[in-house]
Amino acid sequence: MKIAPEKFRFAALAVDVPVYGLINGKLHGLIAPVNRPPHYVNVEGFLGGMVDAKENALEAAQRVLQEKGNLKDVYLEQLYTFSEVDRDKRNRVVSVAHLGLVRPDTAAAYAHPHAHFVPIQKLHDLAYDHDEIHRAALARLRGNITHSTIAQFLLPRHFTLTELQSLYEMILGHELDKRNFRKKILALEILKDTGRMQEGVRNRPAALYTFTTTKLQELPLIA
Amino acid sequence: MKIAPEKFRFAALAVDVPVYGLINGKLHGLIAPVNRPPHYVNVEGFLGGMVDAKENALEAAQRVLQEKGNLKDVYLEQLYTFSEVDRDKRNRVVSVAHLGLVRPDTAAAYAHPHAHFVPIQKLHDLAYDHDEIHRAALARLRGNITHSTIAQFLLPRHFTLTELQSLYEMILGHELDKRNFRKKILALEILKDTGRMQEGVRNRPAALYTFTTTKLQELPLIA
DNA sequence: GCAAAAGTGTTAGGTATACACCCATGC
DNA sequence: GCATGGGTGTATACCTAACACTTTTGC
Repeated sequence: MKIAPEKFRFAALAVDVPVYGLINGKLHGLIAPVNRPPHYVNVEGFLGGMVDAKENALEAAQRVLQEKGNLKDVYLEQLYTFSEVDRDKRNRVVSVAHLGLVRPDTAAAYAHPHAHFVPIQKLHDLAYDHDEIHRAALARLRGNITHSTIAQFLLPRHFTLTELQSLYEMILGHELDKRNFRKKILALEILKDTGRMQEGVRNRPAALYTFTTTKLQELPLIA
Repeated sequence: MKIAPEKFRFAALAVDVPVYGLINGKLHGLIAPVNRPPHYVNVEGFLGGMVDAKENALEAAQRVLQEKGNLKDVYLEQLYTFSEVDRDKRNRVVSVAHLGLVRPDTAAAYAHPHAHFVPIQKLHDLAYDHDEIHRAALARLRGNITHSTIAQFLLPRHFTLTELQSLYEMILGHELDKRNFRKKILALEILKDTGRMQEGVRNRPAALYTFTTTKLQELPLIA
């Protein structure tokens, strides 16, 4: 395979990866300083980078997270391709954005000199078109959480039903009824009781659950 | 804005556009011969082409349909970006696939020397990764038809409830109850009775309906 | 009058919602 | 013993699904 003729290769192909994770029970997004004078200084953005000649977009996203964020085992799915001519004021760069989700242990262990997790409400005025990417990512998350087991990629391996419900509430943006939520989610048989209990809490310890599957699973409809 | 450094511009950026339309009440996809020796000869594929330096992917898709299919006023939405390294055996080409839908009048008027509409069941063994694009497009259509008014882009301006139901059945792949379907779809208030009737049919003429909106509208859930 | 598709309601079962109190633990 | 969050059931309203016959037209 050879490269395409010059006249078709005006654009650089990139990936941008909005990564979200729970920190102290709140949704955060991972951003890092962007420094590309003269257009982008004193500004932050999601992790991103160029796609290599020998990898597809998903592989590029994995590599970028590894290289620029020291992150492994991140759940990734393709989100949307941003191709506005001037989305990067320096050059024509087309970006295949991927949604990334990390579990709290990964997120907490994450200590990069530059990149850091910021509460999603504070993610604005980002570099390039990353505000738009952020909106698209949250919309995707909202759509997925009611139709799949995507929550499993944001929660620790063992979690309480209250933690799960709280995640749903944060993503959906409204409160849910505790009894109804439990009835519905348990009826789906996607969770199993580990038999273990919370420890070291100063109230009645909650039962710890885990997802029965490690893969993303489509669901009829929750919440 | 200048172009990116050479080392990042190894890939060509393309669009591929699976276009679907109703012909004689059946779903068809639009394909044309592909002739790119030595890898792609005697094979067909969806319309596609390169993205220009001064347009975004959606604009490229519109232009490609205009130039290669003489098609205007096609409903388009971004589908998925296909970036496998060897998806095009000649060169590295990354393609932003877009789903296209045309109304029967547009589809019927369409008479290109090469491109032609083929029943969706017969769309296989296409060039490049177009079989995969076809599957992704149908899956998207299936997901959208129950959550939006996307059916409006496949039907004539005036249509009968039976035609609408039949479209739902073809896309969902199973039959629906006539009375229940009518109740639900009318309750959504997305249709209005035009007051006109079918003419020239040799059975009781059906009432003609039209969508109240010309834009895509999200719905709670149909069928 | 016959063939073909249009149009129309009711019932039963299941699902969604609203709602409040007792329980186990740490301090 | 008190503060904190965990855990549980019922009654009602709503929605879904199943189902068959009469009507209008062209020929």
